[in-house]
Amino acid sequence: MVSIEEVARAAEVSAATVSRALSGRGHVSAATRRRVEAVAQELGYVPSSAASSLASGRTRNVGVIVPFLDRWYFGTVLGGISEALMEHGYDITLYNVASVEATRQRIFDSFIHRRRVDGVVAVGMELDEVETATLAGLGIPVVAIGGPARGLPWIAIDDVAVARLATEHLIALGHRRIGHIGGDPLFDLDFHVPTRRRLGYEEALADAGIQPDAKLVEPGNFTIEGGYVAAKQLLGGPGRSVTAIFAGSDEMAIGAILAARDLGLRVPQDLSIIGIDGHDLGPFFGLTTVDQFPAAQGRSAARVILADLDGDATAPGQALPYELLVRSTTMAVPRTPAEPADDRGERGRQAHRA
Amino acid sequence: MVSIEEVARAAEVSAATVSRALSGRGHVSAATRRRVEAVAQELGYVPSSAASSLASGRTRNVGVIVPFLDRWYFGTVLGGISEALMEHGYDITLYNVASVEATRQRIFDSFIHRRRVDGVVAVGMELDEVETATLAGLGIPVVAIGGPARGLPWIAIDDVAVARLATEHLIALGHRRIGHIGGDPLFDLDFHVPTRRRLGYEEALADAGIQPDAKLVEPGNFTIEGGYVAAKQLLGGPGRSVTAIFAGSDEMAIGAILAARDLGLRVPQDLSIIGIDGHDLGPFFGLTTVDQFPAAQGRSAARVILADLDGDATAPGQALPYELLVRSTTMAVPRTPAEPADDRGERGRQAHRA
DNA sequence: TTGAAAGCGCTAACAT
DNA sequence: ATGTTAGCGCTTTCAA
Repeated sequence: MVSIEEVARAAEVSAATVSRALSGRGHVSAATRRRVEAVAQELGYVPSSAASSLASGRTRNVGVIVPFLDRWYFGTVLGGISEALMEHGYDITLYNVASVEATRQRIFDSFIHRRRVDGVVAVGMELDEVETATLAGLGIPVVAIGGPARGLPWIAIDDVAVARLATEHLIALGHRRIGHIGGDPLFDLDFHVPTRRRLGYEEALADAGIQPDAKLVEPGNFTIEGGYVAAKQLLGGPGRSVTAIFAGSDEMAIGAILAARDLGLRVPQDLSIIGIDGHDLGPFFGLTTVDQFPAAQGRSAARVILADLDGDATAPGQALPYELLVRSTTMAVPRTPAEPADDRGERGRQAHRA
Repeated sequence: MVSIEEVARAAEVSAATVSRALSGRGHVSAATRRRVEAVAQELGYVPSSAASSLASGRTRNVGVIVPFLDRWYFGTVLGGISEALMEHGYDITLYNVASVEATRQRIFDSFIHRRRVDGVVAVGMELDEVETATLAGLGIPVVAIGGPARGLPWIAIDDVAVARLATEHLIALGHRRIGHIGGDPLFDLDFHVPTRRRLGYEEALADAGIQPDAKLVEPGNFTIEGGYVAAKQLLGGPGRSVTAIFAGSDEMAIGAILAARDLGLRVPQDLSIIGIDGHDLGPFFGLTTVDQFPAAQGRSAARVILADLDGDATAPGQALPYELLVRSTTMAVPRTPAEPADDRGERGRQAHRA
């Protein structure tokens, strides 16, 4: 292994100068810098990160904690984080908080290994008080995606507003019997996201003078399969028939599309469906959705960490943009003499930045 | 930050003893060990990984390189790696070789940062010679998943055999016009996996005396959407009609199912479909598939690294198990007087371990 | 602008 | 079984 000493010798300068020349910290004459760079390159010198970390206290590494690795949203967010971090020369240390409680415990204990990372981002997790305190007590930049998290800087869309927008789109198309597929109230790994989305749905209904009906709400577990089952319930029960469904995620919305097909219902003629996410598969299914730009969320989180590391104080929280994408799973409810649709002007795009 | 010195002082032993007591290396009396552990716990001592790495040369960190983060297979494999590694106290440093060439370059250069990781696993990537040499030259355990990779230890299923098995299942059910959806020959990010699967398909046909027909093979890009488009081509063209489709991945198979439905074909009555993977969504669609246990692949790779780190030499290559899972997207081709099906005994499970 | 020197916190011989 | 003693390879004052 080529050490800094060897480079110093070959370039006829001190190790300190090599360090300065290569890292960009401190002043080095242009000529010296060039010479050092050339020698380093030639010798194939690469600094030892351990030595560098030990001496400087910086690791150029940020930890990322995720609850799932095999779900589209998390993978996509992780990709965004990775991209932005890598651009700035940072590595990412991945912690998958699988389902195992012991692992989770272990990770948070292991994070006490100060100095292992320069910052941490937690994606879409409901952190308990101890965990929050652990992270906050690390003395390094921390940001939660999918927040707001109590006591931690966060980055998130306004889930209530997003759900409201989705529901209002349906209402504007004349729908009044609108079902909702959300999360399983028992399974609460995330930031109450399902609850907040349901809230937005109910608010939109209330604003339109529609009485929320608990029978029109089904849990879908944020999976395609869950959405399928939930939609069948919503569409099958006597007296529950809906003309539109607002699913809390695109994957559940896709499940609903499949369920409608199996039931012989045409989408959107017989049933309008809207989701939330901006899933890859959205265009394929023609799915109307509210895009939350997951990759951008990841990039933003990375930038918050990076900025904080550069001394730019973090805002305690930051609301992210989202955008209604009207495709072909939603349409105006058929006009009937008894019930004229009063507004169909919602077509097109509607961007929000907060 | 609590240092080893402070613990040593409080426990009235030397720093070396603390190190030995806590790491398990070297001999320490049970009494001393207990005392040191208690003190360390009480003081909240956690070793500095940088200092430890610098002194020992071990990082307790393994690098994982993946080409995608938002695809089910890769996320699942990554989860398996993460799980096994974490169990043994190793962290994972994630490198996402997105599409950007510059990033890819950067990652392989950055890996020259010896000592950053104790080992590396590359998942499902076609590595060029320079990259292979870079990894091999790291002087640390390396394993490629999805191999065989030339010049690198690998872990993989026998893609030819898997494809053969899938195709033979169809043949055993009496199908003779069997279409295949594979990869895009131009897009070759992986280990020629698509090519090897196509090979297995062709071998199986040949063995059954069926003449392979290039018109029955379509690229599907390993996505649902690609599978959909490919299936439509396969099913739509005059004179190309098939009674079964073997898709090179479950996602393409799902796309094919959707395409068949849109075409008004019943699966499996009018069209049998089989995939490869063991995808999460398989049970939902009743998809017959050859499970390749992606999470287990990740775990195996991690174990290879771990074993190598423990001094157990790695086998140059290791073939992984797979299993035919017959569900409900495949059935015997309807008997006709002219063409009797001769074997329908393939139902059930068929496990393979290599 | 550059160099000298003092660590960063730990581990691993080598002694005892 | 435990302590002593050198570093691991780099960064960073402090001087010059």
